[in-house]
Amino acid sequence: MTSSLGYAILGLLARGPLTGYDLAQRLRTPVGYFWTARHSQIYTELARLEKDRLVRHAVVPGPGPRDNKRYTVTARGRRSLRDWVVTPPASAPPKNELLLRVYSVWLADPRQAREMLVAEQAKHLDTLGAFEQIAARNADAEGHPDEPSFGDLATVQAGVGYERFTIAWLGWLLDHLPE
Amino acid sequence: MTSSLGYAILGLLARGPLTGYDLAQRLRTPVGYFWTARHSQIYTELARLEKDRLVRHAVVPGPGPRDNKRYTVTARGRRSLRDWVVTPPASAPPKNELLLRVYSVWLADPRQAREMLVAEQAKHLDTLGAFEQIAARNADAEGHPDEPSFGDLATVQAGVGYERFTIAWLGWLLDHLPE
DNA sequence: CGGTCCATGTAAGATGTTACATGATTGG
DNA sequence: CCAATCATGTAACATCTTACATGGACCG
Repeated sequence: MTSSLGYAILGLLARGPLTGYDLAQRLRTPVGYFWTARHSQIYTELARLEKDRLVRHAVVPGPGPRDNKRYTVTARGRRSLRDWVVTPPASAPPKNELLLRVYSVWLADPRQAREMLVAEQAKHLDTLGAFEQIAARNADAEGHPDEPSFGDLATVQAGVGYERFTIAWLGWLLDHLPE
Repeated sequence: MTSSLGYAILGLLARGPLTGYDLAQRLRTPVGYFWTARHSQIYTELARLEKDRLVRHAVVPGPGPRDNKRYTVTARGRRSLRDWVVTPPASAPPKNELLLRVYSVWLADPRQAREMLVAEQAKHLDTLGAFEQIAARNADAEGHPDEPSFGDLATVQAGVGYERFTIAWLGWLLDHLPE
């Protein structure tokens, strides 16, 4: 019954207790590189997870006007996550706006198309640089597949590979467009 | 105001007239590799596009019980698509269930994790084979960036690259998990 | 004293999925 | 004769985004 977002939250809480606000930040970086959600969705999902007894919270006084809710995974939640991790992922419907544009690039003005694709390549080069730095910082997790940082390293390795392939593909495309 | 799905439909109709049913098929294959939609969404989107005068339909008697609606792009629709193709894509929130699982793979049973990842790699190897065949069939579009088949070739090249990178990354992962 | 960060929530709307509804033709 | 294909549409539901709402602490 738990949604993917629910497992994203459980995956973060399995590494340590967090508030809804903390979760929202991590669902921008670093989990945001492969799964995102807004705070509005996170708070409602936390309520659902708590109803199912997969997480629980303790109220701690915070600096702001309202108390913080510090969430932790329950044993049940950890078991549920552990089981889900090894289930085959449902192939989600791919959505790629860049590919959708390239599918119709044949009828575009080549000069404008090149401009857009060059800008896109620059963005991916930036992201690649950022990912490579993160990968370097996490390199020592390589021999420890039973520690949380291995999850960080493995996913950022995917990011590095993805950016490299995208940059190369955009290079191929630019080589084949006139001007 | 037009949605990405709207441009997916325009991109298909720019290659020739199609019915809603035809569109639904192509939004499974080949456009389905980077953008999908169900027929229920397509019919409502076609109505919206027609209201905005980006497409128009002619009723032709079909083999089934109800008449077919043969849709074509209007000049306005073609212009709209042409402009959209070269606009920078809004970076969509990434959603990758496999990466979400790998982020928590450190707490899974390594044997079960390996099993899932090997199965995943096999799926991607299959897809790669299929993409490579399509790429070979479309190879002659390489020198014709102003023809529709160039869009087919460019997008399938992206598919080939993506599958190769994913297979390599899964190989790296399997090399680092015990057993 | 104005903006950003911390911190949690609700509500309205857009988007997308699943299910319901109909019915003729073709191939095994 | 049964299943799949052709062919179009509506309705209910789930999911996700954007906007609304509140308010203290801290920095410049």
